Amino acid sequence: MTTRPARAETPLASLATVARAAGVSVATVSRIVNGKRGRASAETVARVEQAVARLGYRPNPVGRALKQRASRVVALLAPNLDNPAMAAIAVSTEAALRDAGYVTILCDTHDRAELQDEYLAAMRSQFVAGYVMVSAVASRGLEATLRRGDPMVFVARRSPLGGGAFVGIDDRAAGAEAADHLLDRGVARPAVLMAAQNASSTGERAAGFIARLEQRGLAPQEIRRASAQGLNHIEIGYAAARALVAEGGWPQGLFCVSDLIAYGAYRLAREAGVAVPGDCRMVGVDGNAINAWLAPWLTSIRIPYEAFGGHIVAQLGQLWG
Amino acid sequence: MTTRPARAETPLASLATVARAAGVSVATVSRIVNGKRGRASAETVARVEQAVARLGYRPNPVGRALKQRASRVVALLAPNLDNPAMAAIAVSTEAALRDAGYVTILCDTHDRAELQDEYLAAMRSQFVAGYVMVSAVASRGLEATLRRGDPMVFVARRSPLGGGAFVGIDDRAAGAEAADHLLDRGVARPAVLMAAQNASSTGERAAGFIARLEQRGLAPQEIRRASAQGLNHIEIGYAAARALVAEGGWPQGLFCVSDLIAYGAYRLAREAGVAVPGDCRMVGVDGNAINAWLAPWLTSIRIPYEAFGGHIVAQLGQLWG
DNA sequence: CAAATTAAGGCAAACGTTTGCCTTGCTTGT
DNA sequence: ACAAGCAAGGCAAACGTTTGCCTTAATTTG
Repeated sequence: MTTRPARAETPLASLATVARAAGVSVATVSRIVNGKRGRASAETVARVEQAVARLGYRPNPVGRALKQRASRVVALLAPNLDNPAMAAIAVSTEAALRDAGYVTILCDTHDRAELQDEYLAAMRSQFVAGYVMVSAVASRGLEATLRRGDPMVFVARRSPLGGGAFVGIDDRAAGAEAADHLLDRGVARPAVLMAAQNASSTGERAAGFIARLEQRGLAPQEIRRASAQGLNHIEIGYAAARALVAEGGWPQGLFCVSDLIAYGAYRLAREAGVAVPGDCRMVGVDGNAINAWLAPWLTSIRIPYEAFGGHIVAQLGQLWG
Repeated sequence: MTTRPARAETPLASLATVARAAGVSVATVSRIVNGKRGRASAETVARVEQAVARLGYRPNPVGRALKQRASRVVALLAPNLDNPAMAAIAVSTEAALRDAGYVTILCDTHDRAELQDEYLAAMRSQFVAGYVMVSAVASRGLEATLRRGDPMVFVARRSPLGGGAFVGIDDRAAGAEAADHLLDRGVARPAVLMAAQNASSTGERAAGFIARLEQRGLAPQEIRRASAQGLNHIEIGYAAARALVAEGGWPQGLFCVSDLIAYGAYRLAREAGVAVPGDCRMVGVDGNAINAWLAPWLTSIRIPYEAFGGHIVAQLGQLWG
């Protein structure tokens, strides 16, 4: 083999470049690189493939997208990526999409409907192949995209407008599991901490928790709960814990609908000299990897975020099918 | 399961659509939406703008990219986004780029040169406007991209091949600051924990730390250090701490070149019943937001990641300028 | 009043693909 | 021998933009 290494200052090779080098037309090159069989002689195929290799040709995704009105790009819309759980989802999705031959465009919606809409519109005009909506909020653009039937997978939180594919856990079951955990360890009256404006997923967890508590004999008014509002679940946890404690002191057990909320509650416990889990058991949801290192005091219901990516592309695959 | 709704109700409006609606040519519409002044009468402009509004026309970035061989997309290449520091950089970069009218393509290189190269090639054929390289590794594709002079900003770690714009902190100074902090609090012989294969940034921190220690009177052989290798800084921290302690017991003060390493070291301390900071002071670098909640025992030299995004687009702006 | 300038806007050629249709030979079947 | 079939591959029209150049008419200048 005497092929020289490709020179670095080589401008991008196009179909036309390859066609000229191989002495054929662009149509033929296009068909060959796309594996359209039976349209060219073995000799021509070999000549073209050599030219492709020598020139380092790669099909241009922009030209292709324009022609086909479809690209190998998938939009990933998520609120605040600084949440470790969101980051875990993003990582796993990006990897799975990459393995499937797609690139990921990352959009941070900050949980704001208008930003979500702007991104949806921008992504549509990029001819993205699909949308991965992590904890989507209701919005006009979302409705339009769904109505149009564009491939869309909702993650962690179901579609606020109904319909659509979904990847996530059974949040009610997670809440129930937390209830069992605390009751089984002798906590008579566990409390729950949540965010004020309920995302459906964490709301379901709280509901599942409360339902199981009632099922196991607690009266509704016995179940202590507190919430707070804000952007950040950590601060919500801190504020909600403060509200809870102000009303009835520290509970023996506390269900936090997310790990971040547990972190916030933990800070208050530390400041108050309350031992965790000695004085107050805490159960969170997410199973953040960092817990093993920084939050050994926390029992967390693990969500297999690292496996979400695979399920997401499987769902997208079905929609593309 | 999922019923698929009817497709394609609102086709995207193109220049041609608008032109037809306004009774002018596509050239005129193009010039007007691009604000080319003096090429159309006020009346025509008004008519076109009305049509644009009515049809909800948005210039198609794909057509535009193909024509201009340039897009409003910026590639963000980073190793493992599950590192909170990386996530913080990604968040701030994405926001700043968005404000500047760009969208971000996210690429997780897993610190592997061949993946970095593959992404660089894929991004080039997307006609990206620039590259943001977080902790880039040396690779052939990187060299080619630099030689070509494509706009590229290195973040956190300087270009492994020299040259290029940089956004980051003075890592030597950060290390020196950690040394001062520990010495000033009466730690006679602080130790340092780092990764085995040194990324230049953390390597610089360690070097700055050691230099300051020597400068303030410690002999080189008095300075205890340990390292470990692995993918994850947390596990590196745990392993390195174990190595350090095995050799000479727990130090009174420990500089960890990243917060994650400190988290790892902390776990060992906890397991060994060593109080932090009571028995062993720890200093990290990063200032992860989560420290205030989960790691109050840690003193961390804060890196203003949330401000990196702004600096990155400023640097890109200069390169585009 | 003729010539020159300017304003307003259309034409058409790219950019890199894909693909329906056409052409040109050559091989068959009858 | 002649039509039919097939293999191999080129032509050209899209997809949505941008932009250099052209045309027309109106206005200014000499």
